[in-house]
Amino acid sequence: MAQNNRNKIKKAAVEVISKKGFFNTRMQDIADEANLAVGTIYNYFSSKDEVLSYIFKNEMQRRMEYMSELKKENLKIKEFLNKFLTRHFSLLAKNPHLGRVLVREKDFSRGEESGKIKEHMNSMIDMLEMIFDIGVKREEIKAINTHLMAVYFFGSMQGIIEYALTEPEIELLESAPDFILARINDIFI
Amino acid sequence: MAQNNRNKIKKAAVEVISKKGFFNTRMQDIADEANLAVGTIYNYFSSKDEVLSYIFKNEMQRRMEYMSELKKENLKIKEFLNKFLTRHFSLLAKNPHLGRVLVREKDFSRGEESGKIKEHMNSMIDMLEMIFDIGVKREEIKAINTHLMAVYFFGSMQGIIEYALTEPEIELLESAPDFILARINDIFI
Amino acid sequence: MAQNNRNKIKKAAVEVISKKGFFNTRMQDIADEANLAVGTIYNYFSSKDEVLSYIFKNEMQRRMEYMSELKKENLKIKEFLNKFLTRHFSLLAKNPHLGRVLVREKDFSRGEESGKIKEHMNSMIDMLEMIFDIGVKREEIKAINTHLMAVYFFGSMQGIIEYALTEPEIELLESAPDFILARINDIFI
Amino acid sequence: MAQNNRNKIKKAAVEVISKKGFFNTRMQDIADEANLAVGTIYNYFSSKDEVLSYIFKNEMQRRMEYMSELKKENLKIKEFLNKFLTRHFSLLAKNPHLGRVLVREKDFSRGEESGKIKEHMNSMIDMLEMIFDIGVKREEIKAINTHLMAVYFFGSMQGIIEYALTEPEIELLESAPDFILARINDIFI
DNA sequence: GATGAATGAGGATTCATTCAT
DNA sequence: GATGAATGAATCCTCATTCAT
Repeated sequence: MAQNNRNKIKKAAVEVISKKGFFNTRMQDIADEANLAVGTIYNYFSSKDEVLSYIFKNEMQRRMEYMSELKKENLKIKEFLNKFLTRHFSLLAKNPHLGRVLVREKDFSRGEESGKIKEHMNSMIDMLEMIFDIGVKREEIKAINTHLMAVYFFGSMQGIIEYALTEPEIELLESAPDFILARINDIFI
Repeated sequence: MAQNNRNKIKKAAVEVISKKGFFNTRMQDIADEANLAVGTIYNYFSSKDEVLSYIFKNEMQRRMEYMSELKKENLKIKEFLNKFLTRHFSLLAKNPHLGRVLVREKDFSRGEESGKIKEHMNSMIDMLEMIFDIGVKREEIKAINTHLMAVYFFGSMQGIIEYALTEPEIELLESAPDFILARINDIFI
Repeated sequence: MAQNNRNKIKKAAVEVISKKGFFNTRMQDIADEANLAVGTIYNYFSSKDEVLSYIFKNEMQRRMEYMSELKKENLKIKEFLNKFLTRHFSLLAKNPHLGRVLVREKDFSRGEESGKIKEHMNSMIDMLEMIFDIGVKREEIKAINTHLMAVYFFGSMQGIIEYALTEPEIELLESAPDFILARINDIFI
Repeated sequence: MAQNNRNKIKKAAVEVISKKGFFNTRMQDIADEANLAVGTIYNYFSSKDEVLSYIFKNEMQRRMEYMSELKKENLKIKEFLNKFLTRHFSLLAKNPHLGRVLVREKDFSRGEESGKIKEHMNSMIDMLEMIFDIGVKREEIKAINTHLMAVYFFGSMQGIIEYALTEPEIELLESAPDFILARINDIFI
């Protein structure tokens, strides 16, 4: 129930933050969008910053969970990345508001919550690095710098998403997974 | 002389915005850093937004100019990209404050000036696309989607810069150019 | 039963108001201390102000009743004052929280209830004045300004209590009755 | 000049706080009374609490300075107290707003500034204690508990002021000095 | 051209009170 | 009678911008 309300607020927040940016969004805007009183938001979140932080936490967790599940399937790394990219991009194509928030508002920079967002993002990069490491160990992937590879891979994803959703040129999201995989094809043995 | 003062202010702004983020930076902070009075800034910039916008305009212009010069040298595309990447990353390694601002503050989103920043960034992507197009025409590059390629290329650059400067792991910037080029080696004929 | 709950709430209110001051105490704080829900408080009190008002009303009434009883004993005025002071100070020494509230929160000033508190306090001053008047009539006390005397007497009591409980130097409360009586010894014939 | 503005704000604050109480006074009220913008107050005070704290600091300092001067005159203690009381009460009779604030708002209780106010008040009690100590040493005063005496003396002053200004019965302030001195006449040798 | 005090609109947050369960 | 989630008015404080000196 409480979880329910948190998600209702999260959804409203994504909607308005996507349009106006985090700093230009007032708590009143979020409340209006959620059909709630401002005070009610504070029954579920301790601050405006925490609302944003929760969006990242929640979404990154979903992706981490999906990756964890994929890992259990013991796929080839290439297949793993393909599935992950396809899903990630198609989710964002369906929910561009969310995508815009995830790529543009990670740096709102202030106090604690800002650091948490960075951690959520980095945990995805760490996960990717781990995947590449597995690939190297399994001799599916050449002996590259997997740390830099993860940063590079994540950066190219984010870059395409940002451009696609901001211009917007949403159809880019469809061709993106294949394109990205083709680009890194050289690392596979 | 006026140009001189604009740059003095720009430099101060980069310094403080890098540390606190644009929205958490007050005009007073910039004035303090520049050893000027707040009022003085308004003799050179019409608003806080314009200060940020100018940072992007100025820096993107320098890069565009550098690319224009490179173009005259009639290099192979691969060499062109190599030179550009090397210079861009080494400049940012020397001025990490600037780098942080360029990758993190592009989306402050409000009114006119926000749009201008997007344009400055996109003009770089357009330039890259043009370079890839030339490569295709010259048959140095395969017949790929050059638009997506430019977005991808730019995104991966930004991703590495952001990570490298934010963590920070500045040494990543050194290996980045070679790494990026190796990754896209497949597009060259 | 209802009276029971009112006193439970009163006790909790005294506890928290003593520590944080009336304006910094939230109804939630009182509810927590009383192990009740906020809503429940409103079944017994019409407002936050009324809670405070009740504390004064209740405590002042007790003291008035004690004085009324003492009056029936037909003691010498000096003895009367001695008994009253001893009791008042010893009660507060045992319940410093209450003392702090009684001396510090009388002036929260707003609307009706504020006026009521003033009345409760003044009724004690009036009672004291009446006592002094009786003393004068009985020729136990010189012909002084009994009104000013009552104000003076009450003020010195409050001053010592406030200092003793706030510093705190609770042991002051023990020597206070004798000290006060010694000070006004001159008024007795 | 800055000092000037601080005092302008102080005066306005005394006026409105006297009428509505500190917690019911908004910064806007003070600004209106001072014919200034709210923001301007914050150029001179860091917070609402500091405004109140300054009132106490400033007024207590004046009284301390007056007492220091009196001390140089090397008067008999009785004469000293007489002069001090007369001046203090007459100042408050002329500026009842100030008096009301000084006796009623000392306990607003929050964080740092609250503690400072207590210190300002206690410094006056300490000064009085020192005076009584001198009296004892000079054998003008009997060997009483000078600490308790100072607390008692201060309390009775405050009590009369509060009653006189709150009722109001301002004429009480006129007879108060003589009355108080008569009451403590017994301590003089 | 430089200054920095004054301005006041704007927004996050709090909390007494209500009322459906 | 008890509960506690929902409400939204109220208020402190910030800070971009102006303008008289």
